[in-house]
Amino acid sequence: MPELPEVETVRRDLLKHLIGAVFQDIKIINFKNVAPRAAFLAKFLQAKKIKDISRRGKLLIVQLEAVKDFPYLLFHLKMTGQLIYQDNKSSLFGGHSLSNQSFEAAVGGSLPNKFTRAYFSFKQGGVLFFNDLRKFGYIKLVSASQLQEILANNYGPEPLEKEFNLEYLTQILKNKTAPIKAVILNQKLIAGLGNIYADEALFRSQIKPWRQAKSLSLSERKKLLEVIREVIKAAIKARGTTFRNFVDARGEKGNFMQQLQVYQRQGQLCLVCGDVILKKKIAGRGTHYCPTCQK
DNA sequence: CTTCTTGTTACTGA
DNA sequence: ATCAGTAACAAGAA
Repeated sequence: MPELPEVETVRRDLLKHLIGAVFQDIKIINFKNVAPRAAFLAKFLQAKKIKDISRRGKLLIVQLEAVKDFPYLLFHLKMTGQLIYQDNKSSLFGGHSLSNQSFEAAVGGSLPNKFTRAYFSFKQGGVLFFNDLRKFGYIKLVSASQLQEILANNYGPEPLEKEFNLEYLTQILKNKTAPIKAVILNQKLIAGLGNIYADEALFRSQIKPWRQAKSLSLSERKKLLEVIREVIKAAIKARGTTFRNFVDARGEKGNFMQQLQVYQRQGQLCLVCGDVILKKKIAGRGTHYCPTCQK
């Protein structure tokens, strides 16, 4: 699933191609989560230039140049979204025979495919495809004040920035009876962790995911803070995790799968103690853990 | 056929 | 009012 490291990987890829790029044609296909209406969005974007691409948590923010009313184009990939950029030289529009192809097989195939919900061509040449099997993702054009409101109301500090420190972590865990996993998954408290990195961080800090947040000791909070930063950094370095269908903006898989210690390793042996990794549902999510290492 | 998958939000109940 | 837990969303895999 696209979490912070995956969205950051896509952002860095897109930056290389799209700064200064000018939108030409925009097509929205069988996709409801577009605001304002698809027809308006398509027309509005024509001839607009991309000034910058930033990120907050799992939200990708494309800033348009010299636009007063709606200067920000937001992309959220949710569970199965992909943003893939292809330049002129790649074989485009060869996907018409893919209607019966499975999604797994479609990863890396020609575009657009049956899961392409929108695409944007640029004056320079090149096309950006938004693919999304489950259609949970969204595209939203917003004003500066709307963006401020979205960020202020829904996104806590970035794990790699200094606002995410021991004092802050202590404060958000204080008095909370919810499981620690639920707290670190809450985007309003920490922006960017999802199921993969939450499980990995709790394993690496040797904390059972269902422990009440307020029960963490000072040394556990220190450790958790440190490993969240470590695992996010390492995952960005590895260009993210492809468990099912995440791909970067080049259409390629991430490499962090090889460094996963508990996620999707249920039934296999713990790399630290040799006990069997287990899986159960915590905070409504499949949760992987070592019954021996995590206290 | 049922069950599972997950990011986020809406809802429910305490 | 606040918090915690869960259903819903979509669509495919097992």
